[in-house]
Amino acid sequence: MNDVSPRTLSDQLFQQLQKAIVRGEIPANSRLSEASLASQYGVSRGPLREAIHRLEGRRLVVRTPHSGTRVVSLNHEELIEIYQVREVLEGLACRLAAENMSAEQVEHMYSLLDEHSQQSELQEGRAYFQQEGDLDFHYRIVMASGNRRLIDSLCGELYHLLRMYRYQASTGPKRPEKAFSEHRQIVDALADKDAEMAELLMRRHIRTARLRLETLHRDSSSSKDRNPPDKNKKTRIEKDAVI
Amino acid sequence: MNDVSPRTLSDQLFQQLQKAIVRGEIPANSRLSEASLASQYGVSRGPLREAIHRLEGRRLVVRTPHSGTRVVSLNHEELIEIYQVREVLEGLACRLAAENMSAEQVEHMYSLLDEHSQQSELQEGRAYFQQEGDLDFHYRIVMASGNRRLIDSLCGELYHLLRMYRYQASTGPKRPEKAFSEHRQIVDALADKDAEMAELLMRRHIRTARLRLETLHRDSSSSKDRNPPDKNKKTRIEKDAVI
DNA sequence: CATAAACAAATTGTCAACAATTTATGAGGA
DNA sequence: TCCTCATAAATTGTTGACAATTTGTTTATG
Repeated sequence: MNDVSPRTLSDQLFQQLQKAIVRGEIPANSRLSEASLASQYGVSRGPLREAIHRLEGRRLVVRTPHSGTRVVSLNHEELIEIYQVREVLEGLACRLAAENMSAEQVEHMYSLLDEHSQQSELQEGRAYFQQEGDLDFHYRIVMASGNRRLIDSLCGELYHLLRMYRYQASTGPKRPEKAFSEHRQIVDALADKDAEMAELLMRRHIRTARLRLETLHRDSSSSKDRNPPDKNKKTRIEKDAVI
Repeated sequence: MNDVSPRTLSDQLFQQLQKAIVRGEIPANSRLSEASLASQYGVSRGPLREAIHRLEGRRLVVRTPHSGTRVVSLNHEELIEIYQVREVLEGLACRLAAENMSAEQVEHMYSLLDEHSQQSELQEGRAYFQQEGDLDFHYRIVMASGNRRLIDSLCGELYHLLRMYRYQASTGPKRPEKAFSEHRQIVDALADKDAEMAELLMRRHIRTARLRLETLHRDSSSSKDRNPPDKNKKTRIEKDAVI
């Protein structure tokens, strides 16, 4: 039914590159060489450049004229800005999900919670799978909103950035447990079809993560006064910089 | 200081086309012919196609493989989805603006209100300039938010769509007056630096417009039962369809 | 007359060569 | 040793030609 493979090379390349970037297979801030990518995918530079420009429109890559294009990479301020936007967008998604979700879908969310809690018990303190689970949780709610624009914005643009920086949000004492209970509250609101409450809880859930990021950044940048004025380059958060 | 003209043809074309689309100089749903555009701008098809792909990433145009690309055009459901997103994004923008705006900026908003009220008195009932003023009002608040991602999303993507369909929101008895008083309330909240109130008022302001669109659509589609099943083509809202 | 197949025209997609710019390299001098 | 300038290499930007696909027209056929 659905065309699984687009008819043009440009579209295929866009799809593959987007997937690779969102999944983190192409790391943040890495450079995209047109020549090597073209030979790697067995195409000429024409359609490859078209795909890159489309990615640029999606803000997954940043291009510098005559110099090259790199996978987008965020400094602290940009990360905070994204969290601000994400707070209201996912709040909306959660409200719409509460209105639209079927009983089966809600039941599925509960079983998802159970899975995550088991994983959490098994690998105490180890955050990786739990973070994947966290993304899964948010992902499903966004998809259930039924708003295509919302889905595209969050899943095709913002989430890859969060995946890059996912390490940070769940640091701190007992944060995983708290986040988990917040998830449960949210699903309860979904089950009650309490749209306002669902939006409120999701916003608070994400706002908490943002505030944690902000304090974390303040502490690390005030205590140790590293980062000497590095010419024009802004300080960029390194992947897996914290734990 | 700022590079006013990008160094590559591709970037220049993207900028010009985006401006033309956002301003409505290239009407919605119109087809972009590569050959004619290329000769019009005096460039080859290469960089033009790159610009078009970037516009596609921005969702200002829709491309159909081997067929062509058209300026994006929305049906009712898509318009509603945009209003849902816009409600929360502008709510956020208004909250941030309340936190960040200087006294001078707030004063400027008040003088903007005065201008609009005078125009409103002069051309009673005539909506065009007032709608421009409405866009101007929202535009300034978004810019004052200081969140670049928010600014890009709203000003570079959503607003052009609203401009296309701006006729609709202000129909109805005494709607302009009500909208104007809502604007004043919002500016008052900005002056008080009451961020929560500012967000609340802006969200309600936009939600009102959305609900009006929905009832308007329900009425027009239920009373007259036109639009017979037109094969695969969804019903698209024509520009200036209503008044 | 309507419909369908076959052909022709126009448009988009892809490629490889060439031009322009940036980045790397190295020689020369203070 | 460090800096500057000139040169070479590598990379990106642009173009025109060619291939593939869609669209429009004509013609044959029921």
